[in-house]
Amino acid sequence: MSLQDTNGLTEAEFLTNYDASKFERPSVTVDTVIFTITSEAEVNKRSLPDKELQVLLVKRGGHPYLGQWALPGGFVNPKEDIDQAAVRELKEETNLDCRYMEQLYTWGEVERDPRTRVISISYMALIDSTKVTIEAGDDASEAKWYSVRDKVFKKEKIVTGDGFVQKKWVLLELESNDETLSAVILVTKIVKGTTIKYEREVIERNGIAFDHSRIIQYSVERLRNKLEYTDIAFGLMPELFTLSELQKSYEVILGKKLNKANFRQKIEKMVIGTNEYQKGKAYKPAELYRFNPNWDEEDGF
Amino acid sequence: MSLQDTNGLTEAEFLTNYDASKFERPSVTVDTVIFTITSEAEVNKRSLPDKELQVLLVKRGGHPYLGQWALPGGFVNPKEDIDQAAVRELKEETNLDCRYMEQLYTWGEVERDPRTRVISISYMALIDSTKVTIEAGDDASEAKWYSVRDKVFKKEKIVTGDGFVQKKWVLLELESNDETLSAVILVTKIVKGTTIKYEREVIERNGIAFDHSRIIQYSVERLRNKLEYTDIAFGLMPELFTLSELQKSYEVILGKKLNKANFRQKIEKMVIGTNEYQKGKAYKPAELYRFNPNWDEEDGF
DNA sequence: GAAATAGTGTCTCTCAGACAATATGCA
DNA sequence: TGCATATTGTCTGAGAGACACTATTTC
Repeated sequence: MSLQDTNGLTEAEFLTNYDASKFERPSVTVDTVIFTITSEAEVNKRSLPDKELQVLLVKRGGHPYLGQWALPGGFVNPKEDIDQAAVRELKEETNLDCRYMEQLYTWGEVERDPRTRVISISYMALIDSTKVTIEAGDDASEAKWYSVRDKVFKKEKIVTGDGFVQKKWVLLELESNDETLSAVILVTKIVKGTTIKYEREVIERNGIAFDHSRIIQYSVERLRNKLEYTDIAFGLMPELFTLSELQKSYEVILGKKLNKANFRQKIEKMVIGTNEYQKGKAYKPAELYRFNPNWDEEDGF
Repeated sequence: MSLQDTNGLTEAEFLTNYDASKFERPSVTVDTVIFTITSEAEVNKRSLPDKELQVLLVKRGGHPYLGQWALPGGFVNPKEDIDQAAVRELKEETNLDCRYMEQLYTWGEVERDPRTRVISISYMALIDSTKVTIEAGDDASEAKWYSVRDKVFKKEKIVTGDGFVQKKWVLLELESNDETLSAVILVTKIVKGTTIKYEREVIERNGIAFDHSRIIQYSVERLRNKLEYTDIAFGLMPELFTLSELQKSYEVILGKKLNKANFRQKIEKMVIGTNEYQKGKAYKPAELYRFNPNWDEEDGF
């Protein structure tokens, strides 16, 4: 690896010249995992197009990890709230307003950035799937959508005297037209007496910069969990959609097939029928629905 | 208000002399909401003592908010992980190891600290209730446990064209032997189309420094939610406990009575009987239980 | 009619919540 | 014996999941 940046420095040279000692305070960045769900181009009129969960990444134009792909993000401005910073970055990268945004987690290990101490506040944002054809904004050197696959390929549970250690290896694969990135993330749960601890570390990295692969993996888990008990999915849907489209979106995020009748029962109160119907399909046209904004989460607020 | 600090400055003087301009990066602190559940002193042998949820606060020895009470916390060291910083602060303040610790949320509004820009990463820690008689560590000028009461006293829901705005006013009361602190926190949920947003602001403050009252209130909500689907409660229990004690702990956190039979059904698999029994009570002695560390959260990990 | 998807009815199993009944140790 | 708590049994209704069935459109 001897890629050079615009100053002609290699990564090693860059790092030895980087002076972090003049700073007492850590740097703080905001990094956003931007999800959308795309429909593949319509193959024909006789079958439903497949859907995919996608995440937006930007190519790094400087050291470190030059040429690799990272989450869009940047430093928090002294005069802006961290939420504002996340919204601003999103705007700069995608030129879109998002439908849902939520703070995820703050990552603060000393060595997670090779330049200097960087604490990163991560956000998850969801974008309406019908609007993502729009080009990325002007800020990013290069931005691209990657399809997300997240698969547990090994599990382990070791029972100790007063508890257990559970490990889970996750293969994260991100795929675009011409490139596949990947990472292996080890998630560990340690139970000792009544003490519980979680860890999440990147143990293999292939084209994904920094520790961003574990942030994406964490985000996918959060999205899955929230799918089950909130209306978060509608942040990914266009205004009008069929129930089959909604179900496909659920399936693609959860990574499993769902039963049609049960699914419809479950989301019945969250949607409103419009009495309008699909057109131009070679099968029974489906009714178009919209989100019911008066749906009350049963958590009681 | 013209309290003076050790330099003889009032709050106003202190603030006008405070030079924040020399710093480009925000300060980063870690603040921890430390909970425990205490038993009141035993009143008699014929009835169960009441339990209370308590939070540890420290008295501020300098400006701003001189003399008011704040969450224990401090600046993140350049050479330590943020999790380590939280553990270190906890140790310095309480001299105790905690049984459970979890990152809560990161608060980053520009004006939340009058001195300068401070981003605060909040944690929640749970302490074994039988060990809290121990004095606070040497770091804190003064530390004290406060009983927590958290009550929604007003609700409002306004339906708009394409959604609604829901507001909830929470009175947070913190009570020690000789003092009662309080705050009113306004929690807002804005649903507009498919866009959902939450806000949480302090609209009245009485003895609680900074925005720490909303952090405590947020923490109480998180604790309540997690109580329902995790084993988090055991972080507050001693090693051996009766099922009634456990139930009382749940009740005091949730703020409502639970049905005994149903409660036992629910937590059946999370505990192990020891075949040992309480002594010295004027009623049927209860069996002592311990946490079952092999209980599998049904989330499948 | 065949293919493909839309949409519905119903059964079972589990779990949360309500209620009731019995057991036990000590003043 | 009576009080206060411990402990167990059972009923009901809601919801998740499995399965099977009918309906509608175009080719």
